[in-house]
Amino acid sequence: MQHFVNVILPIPLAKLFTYSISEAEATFLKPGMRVAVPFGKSKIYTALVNDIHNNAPAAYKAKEIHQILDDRPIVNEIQLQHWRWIADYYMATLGEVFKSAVPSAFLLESETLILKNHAYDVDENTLQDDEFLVFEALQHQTSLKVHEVAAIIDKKNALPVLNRLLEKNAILIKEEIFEQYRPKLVRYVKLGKEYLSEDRLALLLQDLTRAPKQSQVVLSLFQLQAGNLKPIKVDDLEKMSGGSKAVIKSLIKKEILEEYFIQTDRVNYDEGVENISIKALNEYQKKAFEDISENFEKGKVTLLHGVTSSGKTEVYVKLIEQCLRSGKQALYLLPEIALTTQLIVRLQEYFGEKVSVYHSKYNVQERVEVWKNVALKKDKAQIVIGARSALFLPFSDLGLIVVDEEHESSYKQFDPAPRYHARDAAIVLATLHKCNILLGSATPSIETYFNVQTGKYGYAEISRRYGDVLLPDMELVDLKEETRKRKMKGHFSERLFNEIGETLEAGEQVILFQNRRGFAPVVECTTCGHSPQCPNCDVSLTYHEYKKQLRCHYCGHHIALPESCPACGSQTLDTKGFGTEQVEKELETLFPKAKAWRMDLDTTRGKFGYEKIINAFEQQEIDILVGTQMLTKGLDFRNVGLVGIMNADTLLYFPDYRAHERSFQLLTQVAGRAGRTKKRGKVIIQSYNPYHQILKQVTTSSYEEMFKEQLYEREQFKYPPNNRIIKLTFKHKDYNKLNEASEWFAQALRNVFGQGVLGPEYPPVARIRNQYLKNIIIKIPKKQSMSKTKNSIKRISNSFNAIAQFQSVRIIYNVDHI
DNA sequence: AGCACGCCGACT
DNA sequence: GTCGGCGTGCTC
Repeated sequence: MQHFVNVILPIPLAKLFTYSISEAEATFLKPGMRVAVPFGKSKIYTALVNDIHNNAPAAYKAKEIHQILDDRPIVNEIQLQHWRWIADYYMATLGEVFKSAVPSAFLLESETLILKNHAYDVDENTLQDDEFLVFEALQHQTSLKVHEVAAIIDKKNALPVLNRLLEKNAILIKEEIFEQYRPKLVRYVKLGKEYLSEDRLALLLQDLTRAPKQSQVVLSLFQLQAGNLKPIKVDDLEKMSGGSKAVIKSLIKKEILEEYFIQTDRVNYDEGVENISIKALNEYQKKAFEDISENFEKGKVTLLHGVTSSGKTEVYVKLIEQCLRSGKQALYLLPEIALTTQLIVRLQEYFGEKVSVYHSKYNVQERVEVWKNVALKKDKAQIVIGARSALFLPFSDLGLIVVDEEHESSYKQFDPAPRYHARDAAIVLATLHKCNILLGSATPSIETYFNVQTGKYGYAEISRRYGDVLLPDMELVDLKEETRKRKMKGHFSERLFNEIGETLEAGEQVILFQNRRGFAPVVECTTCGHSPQCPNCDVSLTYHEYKKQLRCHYCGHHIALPESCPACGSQTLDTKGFGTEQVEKELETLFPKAKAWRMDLDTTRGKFGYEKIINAFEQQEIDILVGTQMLTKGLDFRNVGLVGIMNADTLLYFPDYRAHERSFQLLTQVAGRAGRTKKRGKVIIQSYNPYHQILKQVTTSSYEEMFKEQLYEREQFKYPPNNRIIKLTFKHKDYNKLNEASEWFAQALRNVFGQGVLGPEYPPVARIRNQYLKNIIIKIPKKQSMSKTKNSIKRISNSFNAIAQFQSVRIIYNVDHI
């Protein structure tokens, strides 16, 4: 009988691929194991086994697999089900889910290596110039990669040359797979076998009298060994003895010392952390905890709605503790930006070694380790705290999922498919595991709160701040009025300026919030009004002070700041609008004694960029912190007396049906940074439109009112939660073709869905990286089936692709687009 | 998505 | 004449 596997390849193709396998392989392989398979002319890819069967494909001859990469599945059955749901719901392929779900170190790809053909003597005279260059290079190097060959002969495409060399039998070609994951090895030493007896040792020390350094090293080794039975690290020995690497090396060479390696985990946390016993909950937290437990018993997804700094984390901790006691795993999801060391340390204080962290700033190797620890259900990964991708870890026995800051829109994956919402995908995962799931927020999303109102989700609430600290005192400042009265100092109103002064005087810290989104510092010529544009995208370049550069946020294109206007030549270029940099600069002149610092994408690069700033602020080395959205999440500072919002309008008038909801959330969260200890904090919101409903609702903390109003508006305009939306983005470099294609598609959609189809319309930035963009939005009423709708879209898409001229137009599907 | 194949204009 | 540009079609 013949045997076959269907595998998932990490490419955006909506089907599985079938390979033939031997009988032995068929019994060995299990779904979820990786195999390396040949794909296309020469490449080898990593694929994942989906199923094993005996049905020979009729239309083609299946290739054989190249090799098996695992001895046990790296992905379990629950995960595969979860993947299928994500692929289906978010209109992505299984391959795309595979690719984004596993650490990239699992996805080996082959690389073509070029070797010299030793079995054949080539007459060098028969080689052309470029062929000879490659041949020559192979005399010195055992192998070359294709791109290295391209560099040697200085051509973009090296393949013709390689083909000719291959014909002349001068070279050989080999496909090599590189294992990206290497276990981390630590070097240890012990005394050589020869010297284990007492007398040999005495002799040795005698021998070494003329080598004091070496003798010192050996003596130090004894000292270290005397202390405990643990193996001795080379590093420790070096430090202890004061000997150099060279000394140890020569001892190893003389076989007096013997070196060996032990595999170790990269991800280790400071062992010094004391296990702090879990704090008792106050009466409000306790009530919330009980309500949650009650809902969990009914199997309900539950929302914990707690005002800022009400101590939601303690409730989570209690729930996690309960989950651990039942021996199950717990997953704590956070938006990327809220994953701070502050929080991680806090959890480690409670749960010590049982906490693992998983997010994008961790490198591939570290991620593989967490993955393996979760798969083996190790103690040290019983609790995982991570960003949205932590959903994909190979949990086998999940007891609890916490989705903190549930309302955060960054839970929705945006760029590469699958464009999933981590909160919703987590709910599905919880169903698959039959485990509890808690959503937490101070400002729940309209969707979630709606589900609470309709009884679909359970609800628990904490309406008091921890320690009964009052919510901050919020004040609106009318920028129009201030400007008219000429009371503005740069971007600071008199009120804000005075408050900052007083706060600093009182020895407290200040946080200033400047939302940069859609309001970046643009350079403009005051003579002709021209502002430099990106050549590849339809946006103005933004000015970056620290490098005196103009940059494009979309494609990364950058130029030096021109001296004069590129359009009219006059030297009257000026910066318009303001970002965090400018606020920081103004502070220097307004408050020369205060130390101001900036926290945004530019200053938080690198693994610890973020932590450095937060630590400095915590240690009160910084008086004023100016920042973007990053400031809103998960930070807990003790000494902040004042929060200033530089300009609330940029948030409110964002062209998006969620702008109001988001403004409410963002402003409430930023305001929550003020006054977290005994003293009541102060918040000043500057706006040109202080009578705006949302601003009023923020200052009076009227979540309910905001919810009702927003729900009404969403209903009027057929937006979620009662309706669902799917956004289609069309992408092509040819403007006219894009228009034709998107119009065709929209018409086809309208024939099926009628009024529910909006567009096609250009997005605010209509061209990115030389590709034009156009959007169609489909609104799906509650009574209309989501899966039928998607099937119709797919049918239309198939007809669309059958039209030759449209084939090159890319379509991006975004289900539940935010 | 890659990547090969194939056809056409711009240079050695 | 080749080089490399991009459009087209396929991948078990």
